[in-house]
Formats: sequence, structure tokens, C-alpha cells
Amino acid sequence: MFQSHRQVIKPLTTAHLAQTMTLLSLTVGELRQEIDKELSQNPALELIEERHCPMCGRPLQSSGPCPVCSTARSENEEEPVVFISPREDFRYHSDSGESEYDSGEMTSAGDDLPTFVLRQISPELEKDDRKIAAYILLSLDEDGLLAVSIASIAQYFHVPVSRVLEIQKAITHAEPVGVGSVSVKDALLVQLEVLSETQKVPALAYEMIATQMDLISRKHFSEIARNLGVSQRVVEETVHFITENLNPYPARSHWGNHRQPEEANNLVYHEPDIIITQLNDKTDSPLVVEIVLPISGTLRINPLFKSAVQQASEEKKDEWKNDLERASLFVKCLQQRNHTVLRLMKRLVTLQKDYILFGEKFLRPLTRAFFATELDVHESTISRAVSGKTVQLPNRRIVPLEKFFDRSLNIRTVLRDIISEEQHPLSDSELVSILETQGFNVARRTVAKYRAMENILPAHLRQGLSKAA
DNA sequence: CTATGGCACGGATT
DNA sequence: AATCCGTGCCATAG
Repeated sequence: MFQSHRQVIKPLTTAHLAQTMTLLSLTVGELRQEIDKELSQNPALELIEERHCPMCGRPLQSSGPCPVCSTARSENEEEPVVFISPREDFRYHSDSGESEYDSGEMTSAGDDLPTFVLRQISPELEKDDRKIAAYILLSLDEDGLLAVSIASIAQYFHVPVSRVLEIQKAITHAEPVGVGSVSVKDALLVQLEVLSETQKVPALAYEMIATQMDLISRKHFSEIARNLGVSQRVVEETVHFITENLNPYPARSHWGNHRQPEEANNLVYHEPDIIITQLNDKTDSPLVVEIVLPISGTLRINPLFKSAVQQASEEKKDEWKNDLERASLFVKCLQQRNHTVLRLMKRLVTLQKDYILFGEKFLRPLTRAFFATELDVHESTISRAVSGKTVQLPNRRIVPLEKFFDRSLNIRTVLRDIISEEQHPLSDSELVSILETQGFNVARRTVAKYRAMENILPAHLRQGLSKAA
């Protein structure tokens, strides 16, 4: 066996390669199961509590970025800070004592709402706060609104109201946005706030919801117009915007098969495999990318076990040696998996920075093949690394990693914008020429397809938008 | 005659 | 090798 050149991680055997490949394609949830399994049946493997920063090797205290690295790294403004981040177990209902929780089918795809939300926010909560968050989430009514008062929660946990409010705020800002609000009004306000980060919203919407809520629900538009001193037409347009884009019952948009088929809001219930955040909310501050590792602590070979092998009886020795082999293989594969994902994300985030910060309009159509040559790995490696994984963006949206490789999302978004601002229903061929002026060359037929994807009606059915009363 | 959706083909992507 | 996607052609609706 030859080693042509020495790498950080060198592939040793075919078994190694095979396992690396399978580990690479696993999501955090699946990986957690895999590690649990390996840990329970291989005595040579050990999980030690203390953690070391994967970048600089210093021991880490709390979860989150290593202070040393992130500060040191952020000097380089071009590259995002990327690191592998150990995470505590997200499961809130079972204490760590019960480690296997019917681990067979505990995939993250079909979580209930509380679990789903908790997974999003738990990274930024202290351990004690997670309990409170879980309590809040379990106190929701079926619409996703809070069924008990904030004060009673504070009393229950013997903590100040302000702390509960802070946690509740985190919950309402998670997907589905507005969940956990105390009222429909609050839910709408939060949604509006989040929405305004990515698109422009009617100027009056906020004030209208905040002060005229009961009139809105009773559809007394003329009275609202009088109260706010604007024309009734403006009121109606704003209300239209509200009913179209906001959802008074956060939980229903995903759970109740209300309204549109779930195609429209293709939310995926996953804990994120990768979390992208921005430390300050400044748009120029570097992005922080965390590759989520589903265990807290460091996985390594148990040194005691290793030395014990020496003095083992003959028959045991072989078996134990085998365990040792497997353990080191497993650790190496795990490292390589993280290494690959890390390299990929580092490059991906720099290239798609505009998309991450400013929305889908700025998504660059990149292909997996491109990254394969870029990182000098096989295409299938990238495929494996991308498939099934999910990313949490700074705006808390959780999107599939595949979205980063959507070849037409940017055009579709521009198309959506054009249509939403059209004065007059534009036909497909007209849309083609408008897109052309913006640098997008697509065929007429393709525009039709994009419309279909975004479920936008054809031009002749699109007029009912702003009809005068 | 114009606008749109269906089917199918070829090239790119996985 | 299998799949996805953009596009051209044609039928149909208005």
C-alpha cells in the first residue's frame, strides 16, 4: 500500500473510504444515532467531556465559538469564520440518562412543533432557559399561540418576567415565525418584522396592526382610513398585503392543512446541520459558520482500553484489537466528514454571501461540479455532503442546503418581484424582455415554467389584485 | 392571432 | 447511468 502524498487525513483502506462516504451523507440527527450506537457497542471508543476548539486546540468552556479563534480569524475579512461546533443534545423531553429513545425511528423529519422550534433556538439559550422554552412550547394552543400568561410562567420557574419575555422573543422569531406569541396581533407584528428584513412591506402595515387590529378583523376599512388619515384604498391594499403574507395562526401554516398545499411553503422540519450567524447585526461583520456536531465533548480512543489490550488474554486480544481498529477508523472518518463539510462551507459561504445576507435574489447559480473541481474532490463527494443537509441562515430560516445550488432561484425571485410590482398584468413574452434588460436570458416557455414553480397565475387571471370598490 | 400549457428531446448535472 | 432542466413545437383556449 502506497501513500503518494501525505494529507491531513489519509485514506487507509477501502473500508475507510466506504465509511467516510456514508458518514458524509448523514445529517446531524442520523449522525447522532450512529455515534450513540458506536459508542454503546464499542468499548474502545470514549467520549470525554472537555472540549477543544477544533481550530486552535484550546479547551472550550461554554458552547459557541472559541473566543480566541473567532477574534483571531475575523481579521481576515474575506473569509467567513468556520468551525465545528459541538452541540448539546437537542432532545428536550428525555434526560441524558435515557440515551436511546427508540433511536430507530427518531429521525428529525417528523418532529412535532415544540421539538422543531426548540432545535432552532436552543443553540442560543442557556441550559436553564431551554427548560423554560420547552415549557412555553408545550403551553401553546393548537394555533401556535401562547395559552398561558407570561407572568404565570415566570412565577412557575421563579424567574423575572423579563427573562421569560426574552426567551419568548426568541421563540416567536423562529420558524414558524410568530409561534408562541400571546395574541394574534403580536404574532402578526413579529411576522411583519421578520418579513421586512428581506422584502419591503407597506409603510402603514405595522401601525395598522398595532392600533387597529380589531377593526381589521371586522373589516371596517373606512373607519381605519379615518383613524389613520389615509385613503380607504391604501387601507385595503395594506390589508390585502397582510392577509396574503402574514398568518394569524402560526402553527396552522404547517400543521393544519389549511390554505395552499404545502408546496408553497416548503419548510423542512430538520434541525440544522449547519448554522450561519452574524455576530453583530452589522451587514459588514463577518459571517460565522458552525458545522453542528451532535455530541458535546470529544470523541477519542479510550487510552485505558488501549493499554488493557496489551495484557489481555489471547482469545480476547483479537476481539479487542478489532474494536480498537474500528474505533480509530470511526474517529478518523468522522474527522474527515467534518473536514469535507467545513471546506465546502467555507467556500460556499464566501461565494453565496450575498444570498445569505440579502435574500434569494442574489443567489448565484453554482453547481456541485464546480465545487468538486474547486476543492479537488470527486463530484459525488459534494453530492453526498449536500444531500439531505439543512442550513440555518442568520434570519433563522432553515433551508435545505440544496437550495444553494438552485440554478434558477435568483431568476425566479426577480420574476416574482417584477410581477408583484407590475402595474398591468404582463404576459410571459413581455416578462422575457424585461428580464433581458436585467441580464437574464431565458426563453418564453421557461418563464411560464418559473411562474408555475412559484405558483403565479397566468397574466389573464392575474388582474384581481387591486380592484376599486 | 396571442397567450399558455403539454409533451418530448438534448444537453447538463448528479 | 439516471435525472433534472431549459427549450422548441404544437394544440388549445380566449
